[in-house]
Amino acid sequence: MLDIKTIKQDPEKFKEAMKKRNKDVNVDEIISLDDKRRTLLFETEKCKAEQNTVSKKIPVLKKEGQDTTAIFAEMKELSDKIKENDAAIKILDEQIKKFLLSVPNIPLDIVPYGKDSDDNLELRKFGTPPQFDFSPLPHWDIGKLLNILDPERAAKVTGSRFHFYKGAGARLERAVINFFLDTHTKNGYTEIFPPFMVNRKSMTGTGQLPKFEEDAFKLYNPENNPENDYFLIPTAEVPVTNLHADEIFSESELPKKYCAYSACFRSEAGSAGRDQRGLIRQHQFNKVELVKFTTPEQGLEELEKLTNDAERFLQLLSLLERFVRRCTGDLGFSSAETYDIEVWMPSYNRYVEISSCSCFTDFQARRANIKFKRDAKDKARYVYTLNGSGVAVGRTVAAILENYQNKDGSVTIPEVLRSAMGTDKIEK
RNA sequence: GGAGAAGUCGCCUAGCUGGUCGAGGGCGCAUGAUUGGAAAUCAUGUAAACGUUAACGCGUUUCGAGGGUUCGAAUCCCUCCUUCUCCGCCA
Repeated sequence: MLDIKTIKQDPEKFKEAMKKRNKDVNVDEIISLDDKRRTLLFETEKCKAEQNTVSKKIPVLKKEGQDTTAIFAEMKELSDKIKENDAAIKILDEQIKKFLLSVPNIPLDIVPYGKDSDDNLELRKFGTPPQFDFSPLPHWDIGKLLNILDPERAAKVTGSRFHFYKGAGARLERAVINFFLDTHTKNGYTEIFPPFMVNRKSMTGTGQLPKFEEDAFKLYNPENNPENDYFLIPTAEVPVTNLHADEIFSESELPKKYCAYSACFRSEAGSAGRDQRGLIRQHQFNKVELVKFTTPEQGLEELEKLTNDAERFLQLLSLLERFVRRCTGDLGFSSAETYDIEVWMPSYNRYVEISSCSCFTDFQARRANIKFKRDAKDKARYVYTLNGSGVAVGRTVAAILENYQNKDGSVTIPEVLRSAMGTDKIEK
């Protein structure tokens, strides 16, 4: 959420930023709503001040035995006016809040202008493409051949875009999760195992709601009223960022660094027909997420570090990767700046996103009300929140299967995973 | 799921026969005094948001959340949320 003040201060700059995102926003309307609200609020506060002053005098007057009938009649009128105004202000508040919650974050100046992911800026590459003296198979064929992935039975049991992992496949998924978490905790991230369901407030806090409700899986919560339905988390970012909602850090606690494994659930609304086979686009997938809370000064440097912490895995797994900066048109709703790490997928003959690392500036912090103080006397300021995948597990497994496949149909296990796998090869 | 109790300023707690209560006390924290330094002691201060002001300050709101009664609500009424205790069920 943006501060209405920053919008009002320089509406043209705000309009420009929205244009870069290909968003059309009615700025004049929101400014006029806010002006109305301010006028009414000022007037009502004066009324309340009077009400308070008179109310304080009443017990004194009563003690003196004076007649208060006339005053009560007068105050009744004032009270009615206050109630009326309060109701009007509430409606304006709701309209303004609804508007602000639907406005995306302002991209940082460093973010290049672009329409969509084709305009993302490649910053660097690592590794060399694997050389095959045979025609490599896509990972879903490898999974079938080795009997380690079973989407057909998952379709029977649940539906499309779900998978059973079996045997060495299941073990590989688990080994990758542990490898990621172990590495992050060694690098100073505190491990979190979060709830996989969250409430509406949390989904709003990180920016998934109110605009993208159709992307989430919603659950009826029988113990609550209908207003408080649960949502399956689309990423651990949601519970872990909201872990500190409505809290105030002291500056010495920052940056605060967390890593969390979770299953992630996405409806993939609007991507019918895309990446239908394999592990790339599932309704349920595993991910290890990194989340940081920082001061505004630390934000950008911590994003670099976070990205390095994610990127390291691709190097440890000797996978070919590409590092890009997302353009304005491809930037997520809450993000001010995003790096994507992409891994080479031989079957697709292109790079596939395996991690997305973003700085949200104070956008999420405003929504979730997360602040810090520089010292005991300082006023509370909003933190910056950052997060990034460290990294997507299913896509890592897919990349390993494809990049490490052998002519005989077996898959070599990357060095760093061998002890966890108890083998150096998956064979038929 | 059944029965009961409770949610107050970072923490603990007073207030709950409606009015000088945005709220007393203790702990914690900050500043100062004392000390060679510390502990202890003493003094002063101690939330957030919004508005207003050059600033000191002043105003409004917030006693789990929302609504109601009233001239006026932490205090009365209703709904919801959360926590605790006992019983039942359960990985």
